[in-house]
Amino acid sequence: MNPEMISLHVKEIEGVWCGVAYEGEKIFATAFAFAENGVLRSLLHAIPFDVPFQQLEKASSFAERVINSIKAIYDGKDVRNRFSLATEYLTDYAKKVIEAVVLIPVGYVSSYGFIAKAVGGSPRAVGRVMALNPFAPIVPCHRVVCSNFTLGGYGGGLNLKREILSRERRGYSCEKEILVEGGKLRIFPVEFVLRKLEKGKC
DNA sequence: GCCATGGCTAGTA
DNA sequence: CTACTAGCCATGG
Repeated sequence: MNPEMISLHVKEIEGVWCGVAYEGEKIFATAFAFAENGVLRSLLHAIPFDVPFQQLEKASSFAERVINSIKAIYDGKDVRNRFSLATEYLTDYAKKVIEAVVLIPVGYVSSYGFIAKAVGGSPRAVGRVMALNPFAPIVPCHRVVCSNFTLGGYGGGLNLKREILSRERRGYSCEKEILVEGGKLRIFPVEFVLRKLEKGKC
């Protein structure tokens, strides 16, 4: 069932631009970046072409809650708000990857390759799905990095990826396995990534 | 240890 | 079908 009209809400909170495309209580896309343009571009890219959209002066309370959650995620908080996401526009493979990625908890990361091992496909295919993820950072693609614990890519810019990950530090030290649909996914303390970044700086 | 290169890979537009 | 990738691994300097 296609939406009648998608509304956009974009707002800056403490230097971070957060945005949501929604209808009623359903999210069609979320985005965030250090610039307003980037947010709008991501949102517009994600919504279906044949649906009209509008940018309202006054956002719904639902949109406000989503925006606040995005900012909370940026701040490294463990946000468990379960919003309804319009995943019906994704391919079956993208759905599988995204279902696995949402299970990576705060304080941990996994890699493109390990996700491919868990759900099938190849590391590059997982990277492709992450690049097209319409629901950043609610679907925490920032927790997916390269197998050697370098950052990999990020649509909102690598600075943004670095910033969130540094806020998600929880002091864990051991890798773990979590169960996802299709298999077991190896996850690693975000410290592995942060340590490598600091070494490069000195 | 780091960086560059090439082969391999599978999903997307 | 083709031409892309937010990758990975082995190798060599």
